[in-house]
Amino acid sequence: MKPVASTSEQILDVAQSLIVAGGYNGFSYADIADAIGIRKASIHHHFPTKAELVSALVDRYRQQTELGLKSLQEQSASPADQLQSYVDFWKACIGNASLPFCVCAMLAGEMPMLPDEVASRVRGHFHHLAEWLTSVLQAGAKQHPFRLDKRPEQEAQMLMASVHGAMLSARAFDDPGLFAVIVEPQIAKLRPPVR
Amino acid sequence: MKPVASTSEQILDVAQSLIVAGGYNGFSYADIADAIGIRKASIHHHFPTKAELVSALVDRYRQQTELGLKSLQEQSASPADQLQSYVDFWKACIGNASLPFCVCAMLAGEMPMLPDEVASRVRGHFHHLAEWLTSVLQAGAKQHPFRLDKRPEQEAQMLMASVHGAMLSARAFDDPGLFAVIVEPQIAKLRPPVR
DNA sequence: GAGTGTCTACCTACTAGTAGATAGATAAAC
DNA sequence: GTTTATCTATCTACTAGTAGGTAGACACTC
Repeated sequence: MKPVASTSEQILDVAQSLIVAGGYNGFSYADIADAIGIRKASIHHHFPTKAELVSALVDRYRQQTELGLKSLQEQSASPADQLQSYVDFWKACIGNASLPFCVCAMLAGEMPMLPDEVASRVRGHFHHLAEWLTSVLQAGAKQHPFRLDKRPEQEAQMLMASVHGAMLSARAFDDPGLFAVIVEPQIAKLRPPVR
Repeated sequence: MKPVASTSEQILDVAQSLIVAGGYNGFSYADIADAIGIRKASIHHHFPTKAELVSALVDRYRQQTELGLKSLQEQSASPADQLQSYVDFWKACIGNASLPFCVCAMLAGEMPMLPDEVASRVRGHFHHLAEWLTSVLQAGAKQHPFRLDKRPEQEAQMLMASVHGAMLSARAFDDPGLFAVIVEPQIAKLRPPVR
């Protein structure tokens, strides 16, 4: 029922799935062209250079992410539920292989050789995600559910690393369930110990 | 004073640093040839195909790693010290940029498009590292220093993910110190809470 | 003289990117 | 209301450069 995606959206869709699989150098204009049945030149019409294509892709990804995280907060669930929903999102993505790796985590690994315009956008995503997690942890500590050992900024960094590391392990061991096995106890540890 | 490295060792050295920077598709035979001042064809003499080159590279990396981890255990330090030494190794690598990312973690991100012979070796490294961490945690729990919330296998997976995620964050934020900020509290949490 | 290592010279396939043409839609000009 | 102009999206055909890989010659060593 949803309207047919425009060509440029299709290009970004395919490019995204190819990047998730193999990173910046893991795909070519020819791969995209073949996948959606157009010519390479048509892709250059929409995105003159590869750096521009990937920049647009990261921009779109960040916009979707920021919208999603904001709406999670505005659904007025508790901080604990917000965190759980974030984790559940990735659990689902990895489980059904729809988006089995964060685009920006993938690109972050290749940081040293990314075009500047792409690298700065990826860095921006990491900053935003860290801030979102910090604010959720802060809210959770102020109310009841969380007890933080460290400053919320630091706990947020630890959580983020755990999520990205868990994605990597799920991929390395070829075991989607491993993601939850790693991340769930990590957020459980934020709750005050049962005495 | 150490003997000049053989050509094939030099090739692996350069290839390793290029993989760490940009992954499997992030380097070419020409890059290696330029870096050590020989021709592409000479590299093919030592490593006929790229898949063989990277396979040899991962084999060498795994051998070094397994030797290093074993010697850590045999230096008869306490499990807590063994774990700390492991973390300190990466802290130093990232700090002085000598090896600012685990070769296998880098390649694991590209798993879906790696040649099978490479992918299976990378998976092997993850299995071995998980086993080593498990055995250290197990020893630490049997003696005094660690109190584990979960089964040692699971705690080992959590720790490994944290380390790899921390490498990624250090790179994404361009902040080598971030690695320790993330990992240190994670191993501190393994010690029994002060009561 | 059999290996070993390196070279020059080459190959085919693919890379990102460009040039120029075409077809259809839109809209203003007369 | 037809003409003229512009825009958008696509195409075919091409470029220069790079990818991984090969063939064969030359030397040096054991």
